[in-house]
Amino acid sequence: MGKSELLKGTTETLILQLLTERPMYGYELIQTARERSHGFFDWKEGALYPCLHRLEGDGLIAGEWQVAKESKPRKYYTLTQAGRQAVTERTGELKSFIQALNLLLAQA
Amino acid sequence: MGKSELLKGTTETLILQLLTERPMYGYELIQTARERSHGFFDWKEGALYPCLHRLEGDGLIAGEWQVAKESKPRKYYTLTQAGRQAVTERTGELKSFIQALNLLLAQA
DNA sequence: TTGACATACATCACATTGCGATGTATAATG
DNA sequence: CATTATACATCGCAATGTGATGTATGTCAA
Repeated sequence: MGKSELLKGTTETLILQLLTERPMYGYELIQTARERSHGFFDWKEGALYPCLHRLEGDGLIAGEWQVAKESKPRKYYTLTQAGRQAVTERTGELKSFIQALNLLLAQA
Repeated sequence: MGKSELLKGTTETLILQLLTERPMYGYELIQTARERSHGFFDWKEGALYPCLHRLEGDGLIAGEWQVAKESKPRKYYTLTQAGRQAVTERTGELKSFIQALNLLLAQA
């Protein structure tokens, strides 16, 4: 019943989408998604970090450690070439999904 | 990557939504969802029947066998009182979900 | 100074749910 | 007569989010 089941399958695509704007690190992705969605997407670390590792393993993003003096070490992720291609496909799927949902939610 | 992960969590709500129109049996729900969504929702029996049993176990729908002479026995499902209440809540969640998705998919 | 909290990474057991395979059985169709 | 559609059902498997837990540092107020 919880909405956690609804989130399944959306996290990877939304991460890719966010990374089209600029490189971001994990914690930053969590905060940005939460703010943009007015709190709806509140990714847990147990979901996000494995997700990032998966995307990196699939060659869609690349992580790079950056150590600044004022903050803790952060791992910034950037879209790869394959990643830029994947975003288009995946957001397309998501939009089809939304359209299909709307078709079934529309009162007959 | 497959869209099957996207479907997770939507099936129960969409079944309830369809049953607001009229009582339906399992096979009919599969066909109706497929037609309405232009093929996007193509529920498998291995997902649908357990889902119906779950909803019945939760007291949201009630199944009743109907044996006609021209067709095979069909199990028609009807929304219970609790079910009618649940539809509103769950479709509300789904719509919030869609809104949140659109917020993150909107190009900044 | 000390305790609490936010930041920032990570892993793991567990729960949920959809898929494919398989099974049973009847009706319709070529 | 064989194939396909109808109509129910169950089961092992795969995928993914949650909560708990761990480590470590920075910040801020009491």
